[in-house]
Amino acid sequence: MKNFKAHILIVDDDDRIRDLVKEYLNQNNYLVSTARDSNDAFEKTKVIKFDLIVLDIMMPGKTGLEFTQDYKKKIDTPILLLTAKGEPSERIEGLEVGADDYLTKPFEPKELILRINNILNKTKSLEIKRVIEFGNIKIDLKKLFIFKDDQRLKINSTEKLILEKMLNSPGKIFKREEIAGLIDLDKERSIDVIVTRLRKKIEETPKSPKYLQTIRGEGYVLWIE
Amino acid sequence: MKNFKAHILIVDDDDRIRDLVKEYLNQNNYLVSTARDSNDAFEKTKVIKFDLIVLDIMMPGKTGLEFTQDYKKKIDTPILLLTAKGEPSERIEGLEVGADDYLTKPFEPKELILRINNILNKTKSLEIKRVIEFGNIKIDLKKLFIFKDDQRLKINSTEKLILEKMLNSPGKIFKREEIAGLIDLDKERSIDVIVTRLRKKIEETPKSPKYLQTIRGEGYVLWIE
DNA sequence: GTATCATTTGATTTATTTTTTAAAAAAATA
DNA sequence: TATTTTTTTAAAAAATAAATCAAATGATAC
Repeated sequence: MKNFKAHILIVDDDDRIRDLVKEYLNQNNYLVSTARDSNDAFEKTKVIKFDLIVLDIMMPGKTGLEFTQDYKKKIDTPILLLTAKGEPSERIEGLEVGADDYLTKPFEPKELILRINNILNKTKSLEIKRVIEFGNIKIDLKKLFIFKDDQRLKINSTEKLILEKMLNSPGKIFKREEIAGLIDLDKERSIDVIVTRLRKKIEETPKSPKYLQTIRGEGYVLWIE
Repeated sequence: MKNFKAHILIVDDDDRIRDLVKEYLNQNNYLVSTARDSNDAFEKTKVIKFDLIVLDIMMPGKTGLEFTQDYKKKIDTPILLLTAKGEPSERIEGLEVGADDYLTKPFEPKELILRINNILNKTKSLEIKRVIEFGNIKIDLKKLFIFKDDQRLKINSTEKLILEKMLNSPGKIFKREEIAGLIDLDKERSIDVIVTRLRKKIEETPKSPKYLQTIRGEGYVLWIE
């Protein structure tokens, strides 16, 4: 619960703003991905289930409004629009196409955080929905299930701790001791056994894992997407 | 639920604005009461449970911010603040003291309605259906019967409370304490026994439950499909 | 006041999870 | 290719949590 981060997608064509916002959100304990336009954003949302999308209205290609309108028809990830002008008409339009909130540029970073927390709190009934999707796997850390194809597999408490940790830092190599510390296991082979068990649940072919891989002599790493 | 109107309290010291907003909200099928200052508002909230309070920040006496801060400590009726200035600092302050949203004056009436709907949609407690069917089970919480195959089984009051709660959030894991708190049971085996009893009623094979499942170390979850 | 139904409780059984073991497989190294 | 090291995995054993049962107690209705 403690160390799960909400995953936010920032979509803006201005590199400077994107990096600034990313940096700031990182500092505030969010996991951040970025996209430079609607197409890019759309590709990313196919792979990852974000908790929130922050979207600039003015973008080359499909605008933020258009993206919102299309996207919201299919998925209801909350969307926060960034509008350049403070005009009511544009704000209204944003809400009408389905955005959950908007923020007028320029804004203070602090206000962005407040808005984001506000949305996340409301839309997830005070809890972040902890659902991660990659490949044909869906992991729901709240409901403690892994959906693979059409199976629903239970996640037990040890598995949850490990997944939580690894999902929070995809691509990071976790040494055995690190995983062991997490769950108070230090018995040599125990970790291996849990990893095997997890692989059976999240991998299509557990013998040659795609996501939860071994780094020989180092530990394990979880690759999503 | 068709003819239920949300009851909104408008708090503003400007008669003109109060009446305008009231008129507009009336047209949009809201039930509206008004108050001219924080004291007045506070008195009214003692008597009526509003669905939403729309509050001007600038008021003689206690300001909207102060009202919000005090009020939110006790009751969590949603509050929408009206700010005269568009300055980020004031907007931030509003959210920090607990307001659910703010709107910068001047605003278009239409935008107010959107904002209000937005808040109400998010906060309104979903009214649960009184008759739920899933699999070959039908649960009638009004008549207090469970129909399984061609049996008609009684639901007692404890069972009703639990079913009501769980049916309202299918897929959510309820911790034992949560269930216990609901019905003031906290004795060691009591929950288990009730769960066993419920399973006998709603499950085809109570020993390997399909709907009312155990999440070891966590609690219970009800899956309906 | 008795009958009926609901709840509590401890003892016991059952089920699930975790750890250990050990052998096989895979990878690295000589 | 042979040897060593590390990882994988199945299966057994141990630990822990939950389910069940039955008897006792309590509550409510008639």
